[in-house]
Amino acid sequence: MLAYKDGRLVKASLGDIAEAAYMLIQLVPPGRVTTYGSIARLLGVSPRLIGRILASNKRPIIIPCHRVVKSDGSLGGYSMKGGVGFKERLLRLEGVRLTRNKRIPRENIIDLCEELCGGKN
DNA sequence: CATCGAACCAACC
DNA sequence: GGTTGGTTCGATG
Repeated sequence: MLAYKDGRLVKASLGDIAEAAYMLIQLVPPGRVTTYGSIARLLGVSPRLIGRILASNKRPIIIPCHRVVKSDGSLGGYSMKGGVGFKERLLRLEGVRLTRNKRIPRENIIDLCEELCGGKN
């Protein structure tokens, strides 16, 4: 269980953070992607940690980790067999348009905060 | 808009 | 205690 104090994450296990991150990733709609930093901010951890978690993700395929990219729109990385190439393919199948420099337009990138609070609520 | 470099946080060796 | 990693931000071409 995640323990927060004054909006600050004080105590948590890697697995717990991972599950929270997975949940957030799962609620990202197709055709849209989110960033490591967005998840990191919501969970109160460092973006690097999110990358580390997704890299060691316990539940591949079940978790659309391919919908998570870097804040500048680049794909970042992918731990699965296909690597970033596979990731790029999946994104394109979902309708995400990449620039010639393998970058995703800002319009396709959403913050999880927007998804959680912006749409409705 | 694309590319380079320096900073950050945590895990790993 | 030092290095690396699925990052980020700011500055320059």
